[in-house]
Amino acid sequence: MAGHEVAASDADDTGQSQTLRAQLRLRELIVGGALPPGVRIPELALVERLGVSRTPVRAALLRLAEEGLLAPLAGGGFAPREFGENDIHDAIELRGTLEGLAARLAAERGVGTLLMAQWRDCVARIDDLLTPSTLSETAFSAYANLNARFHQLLTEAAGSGLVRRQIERVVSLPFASPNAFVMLRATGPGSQQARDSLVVAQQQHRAVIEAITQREGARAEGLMREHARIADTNLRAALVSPQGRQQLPGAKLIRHAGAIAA
Amino acid sequence: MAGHEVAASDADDTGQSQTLRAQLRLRELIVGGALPPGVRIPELALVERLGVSRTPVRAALLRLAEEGLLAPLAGGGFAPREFGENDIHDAIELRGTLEGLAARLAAERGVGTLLMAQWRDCVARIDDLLTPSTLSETAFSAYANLNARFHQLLTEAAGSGLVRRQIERVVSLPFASPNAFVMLRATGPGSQQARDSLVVAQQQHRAVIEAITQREGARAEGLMREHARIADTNLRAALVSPQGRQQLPGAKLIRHAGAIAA
DNA sequence: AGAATACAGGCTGTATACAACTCCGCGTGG
DNA sequence: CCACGCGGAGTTGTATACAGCCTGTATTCT
Repeated sequence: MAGHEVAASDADDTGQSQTLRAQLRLRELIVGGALPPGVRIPELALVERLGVSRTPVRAALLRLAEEGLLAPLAGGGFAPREFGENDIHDAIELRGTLEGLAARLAAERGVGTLLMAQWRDCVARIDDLLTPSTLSETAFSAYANLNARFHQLLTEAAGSGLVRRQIERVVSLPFASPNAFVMLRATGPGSQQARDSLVVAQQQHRAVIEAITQREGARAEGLMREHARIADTNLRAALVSPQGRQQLPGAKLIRHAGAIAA
Repeated sequence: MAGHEVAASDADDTGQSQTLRAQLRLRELIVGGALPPGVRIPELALVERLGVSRTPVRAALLRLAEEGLLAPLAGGGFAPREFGENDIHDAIELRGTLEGLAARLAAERGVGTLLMAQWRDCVARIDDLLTPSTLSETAFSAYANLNARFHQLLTEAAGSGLVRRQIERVVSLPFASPNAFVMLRATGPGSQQARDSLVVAQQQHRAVIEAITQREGARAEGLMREHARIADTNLRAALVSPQGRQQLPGAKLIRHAGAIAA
């Protein structure tokens, strides 16, 4: 270790490796919009920004490039990838398709009883959460956690490492996460509609588990596909207003085509 | 495979970057079985085997790990991933699902006339190829090329960079390629059956294009899914015989569960 | 004799020095 | 006035040196 500890701004050094820290911080910088899309990121800039040397920086760049957040440039190096609204829709459709596959495989091949119990417990907790007629913001946050757990259990239920890795890869995109748009309408006047959408989603959760239990593969697949399209609905609802646009996860990476007059 | 070329320092130097060369050669070593699955690959071993320094070796390892051929180890480092027969089936199902999505998107969104013309031309060439009642081995090889082109055009027809990258990722696995098992039965007694399977595949090619032309998304999707299952059939045909097993692409990475007695 | 501990070897993670390449600006010549 | 060539700065690609960790082994104490 180089003797001098660079006094980093935040002391979240939890003993992780430099590469992992660089990777996480770099991802934050990218989705936060600190690095504008399309322009090359010089490694040295990250060296002084992240306080690590070029080697971990390079590893982080390589990883995020494989992840799809960075695009390789012609003369070498990388730049944050720019996405369009169509990419968001594609990502949601992709996730729905893959989660549909996972649900079908789980139904066709069966799921272990322990995993199934955890799954039902997860859904039961969401039920409890949705009992009150109005939801606090912390309730929405708790829903997001449980929802993430539901989807993670689904990937495990598929019983296929390949499928799991593939899904994880899609979900790593900021706007393809299962609860990417859950928090958008959590507060404000539309919160009742937001609760309703959670109720619908939860109904689909229950139906998927039922379908898998009864080994109805096609039904489970179709349900998960439709389930993903809730995100699409939420997305469209957010896109109508300019401030909704800016609240999207990774908003700075999304090229909005509104200003192009005919 | 051509034995082990130990001293390949600068024989195939085509001016590519050291990293890319290391990546390609390392992939060859892995799928060829020169590096046994499950055991750590010391970087220094690759340094002397590939003739480059640790940095490109490390980059190549990282890339192939993201690609799924290598598994990260607990204490650091990587080892060739070991696959089971279930993984092969999963990979095929995964490819079928993703190509089905691509076909559906192409049907729903429409495909440009130029791309469509190239596509029809590709299928027409396969038609010509399959005209004779018996096929030479070079004919099978030519089919493999055109088949690869067909599938590549499909990913382009989807019109989604995300879907394209996702498919490319799955296909990068040695046994998930669209024509991974085409050459297996090219020669020998089963060649007539092999030709028949190509005829069936070609019929599906035509039907997919027809469905996409008529904007029948669900039909196109179902067809591509079924199309991928041809690979599954060929796989099962190869798995019945031990020498068929060993001819599988990446055979050395596949753990065969035959020897485990009850 | 067995178990715990100290030690050694090798490995990866990290940092940095060196080289080659690319892009941009400027000048010169046609 | 435009095209072509040239130089320099900056950047990535590559190589290597150093530090820490984990593992396996041998030794010593109980």
